[in-house]
Amino acid sequence: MSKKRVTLADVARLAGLSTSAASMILTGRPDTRLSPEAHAKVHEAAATLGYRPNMAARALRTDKTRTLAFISDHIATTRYGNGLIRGALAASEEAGHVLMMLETYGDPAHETRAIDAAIDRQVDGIIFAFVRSREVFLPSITSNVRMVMLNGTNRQCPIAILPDEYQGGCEAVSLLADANFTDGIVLLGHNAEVEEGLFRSGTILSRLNGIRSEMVSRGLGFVDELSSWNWEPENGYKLMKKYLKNSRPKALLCMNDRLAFGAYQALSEAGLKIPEDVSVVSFDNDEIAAYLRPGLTTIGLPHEAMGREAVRVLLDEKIVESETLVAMEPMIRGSVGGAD
Amino acid sequence: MSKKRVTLADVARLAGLSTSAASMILTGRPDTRLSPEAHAKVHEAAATLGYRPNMAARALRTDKTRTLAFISDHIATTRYGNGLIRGALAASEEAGHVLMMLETYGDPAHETRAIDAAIDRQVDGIIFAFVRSREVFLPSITSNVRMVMLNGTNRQCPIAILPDEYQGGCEAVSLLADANFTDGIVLLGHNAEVEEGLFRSGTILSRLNGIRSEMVSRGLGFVDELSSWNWEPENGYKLMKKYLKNSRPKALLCMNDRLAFGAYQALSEAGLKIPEDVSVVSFDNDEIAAYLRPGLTTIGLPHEAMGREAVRVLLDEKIVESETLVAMEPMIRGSVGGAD
DNA sequence: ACTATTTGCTAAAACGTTTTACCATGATTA
DNA sequence: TAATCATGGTAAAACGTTTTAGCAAATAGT
Repeated sequence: MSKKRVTLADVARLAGLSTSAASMILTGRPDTRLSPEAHAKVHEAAATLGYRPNMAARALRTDKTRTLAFISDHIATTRYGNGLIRGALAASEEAGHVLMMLETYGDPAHETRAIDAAIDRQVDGIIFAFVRSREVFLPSITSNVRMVMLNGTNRQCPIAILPDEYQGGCEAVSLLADANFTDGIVLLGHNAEVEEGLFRSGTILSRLNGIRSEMVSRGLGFVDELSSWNWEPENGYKLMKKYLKNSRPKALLCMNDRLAFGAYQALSEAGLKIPEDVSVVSFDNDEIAAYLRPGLTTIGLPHEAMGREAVRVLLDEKIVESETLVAMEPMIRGSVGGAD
Repeated sequence: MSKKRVTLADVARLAGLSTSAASMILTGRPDTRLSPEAHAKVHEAAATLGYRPNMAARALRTDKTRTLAFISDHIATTRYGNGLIRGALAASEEAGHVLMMLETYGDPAHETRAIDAAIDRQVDGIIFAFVRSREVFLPSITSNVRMVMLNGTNRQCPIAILPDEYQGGCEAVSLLADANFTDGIVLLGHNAEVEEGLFRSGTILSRLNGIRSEMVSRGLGFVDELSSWNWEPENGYKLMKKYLKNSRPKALLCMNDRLAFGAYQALSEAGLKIPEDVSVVSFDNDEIAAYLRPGLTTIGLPHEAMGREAVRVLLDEKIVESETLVAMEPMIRGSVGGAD
């Protein structure tokens, strides 16, 4: 039953050469002086035997496994940042690498275990990925394995990939401005005065800065700003429900899609049509955004591109320090109409 | 800079013993005759040096990597079946294993590449996971690595984990029956006559069989059955929109949550309240189910449990053939009221 | 015609474990 | 007293590669 693995020695024997020769030929070493015939024989032998190199043995010798670790807090086990995995997976496959998934649940004990597990297995590099970009803790790492932070930053690790939230903020405002909205714009999810002094993560701050600076440079202002600490559908629904009792906004700029999702329901219950009565623009490009009717126009987090970028940077040994900002992608759907 | 890895030989040297002794002690071999002092010395040495075994070397010798491959068609890169990963990840961690993710996009070329990549890396087992359970193709595998099919079946692989769709179908009907619905129940997504002879996957057939047999044994019947090949929100919306022009159902049994999602919107636009006017029950426990207002009562696919079960079975070498049916889990939310 | 150089290849060490076989030494038994 | 056995350990082989150093034959240089 148990097929004996075919080894390099088998190939060499069949080809009538030494294992050294076989090794050099199969790994495609450049400056070797083996004859064309030798090459042919070895390749043929390898093909007929169906030879596959034993990566454990190779790893032992070369310290390279063509395996990367993807250590995330909540990425693999929730739907957030699924695109990160998609991108990372695709890019590693293209690079002939394989991804090892480890989840830490944001828990330090799990983090150390995950890191140990990865390093024990001699991974060529580690991607640390986080649901919400932020400055992040990490257990100190003794090994000098390559690392990149995906959607997060950490001073121990000088390579980071982040979404360009500032640019995203600008884009969102531009969308409304270009649709000729000049007033009646409500910001849903943040109020500058109310939240004075409260800490928002760096990435959210960038998003807000982008929004506010673009508003100013377009000569616009919000008619109202509705504050909410949590950006869940529930909050969007309640805030809008209450707000609609006395006001009729023309456009909603929602801090994320989940708030927008809640707002949709409140608007619908108030008999308001999107986009005829109210336009809505938002952030993240959550999966729900496409399901809503009409489709939600939103400035998408470029998760897939970020995932790809992470492995690209990780594999490029020349890069030793860099902070990459990946552009956010406006997803134009049906929720923004034109102002009168 | 580059810290030299601390090796077993270092530990042995510090402990004043041979590597053989150190190895035996650290791997916790049972029937060795090394003294308690030897044990103590080795453990201490290992601790002070921070020794971590080189798994490549160990794998080379023992052919065990404590690594499993999770090869899926679209699981890792979409939000479907995220629970499968969650369960598999948790279970492998508990078992001291690590998961290697590979995605095939349902494409045979990717499948062979993924399988090769996994086997090259000497994984201890492979989980093949699929978004929709079905009989599934696989490139023939020469290696005699352990395999399990997760949410799918294949004759080459006699171990499979599947959701108990039949039982799920029964549960859904029971939910309505127990709420005293006796008539006005509409089935959304399937019509026995219209779809006569059309092929649905085995798992969907089981779901339908469960539904229909429980209906019969409860003495119930559907007042209407609305056929739709694709079960997307769009379809649910359109079907219900049209149906509501002439009819007023009391309860909706939706074939999945996405249909239900569409139906919600149609009901809302028709001014019907859930659950006061219409009760809704559905299948899958998609993430949207919890977001809807009111929360959607649905018979959940037990993805997490299935994922756990997959690694449990994979790691239990005694099991050589088995088909596990994992019970579906009714998620009671607010969408089912009581019949008058 | 002898010494260098190139050509084409191989032997053997090394990577870090696990495991088998064996070796002292002292205690027990016959 | 000699043979046996238990005790506590070690030496060395093996796993399958990669890589360094080197060897013999052929070619080139003087």
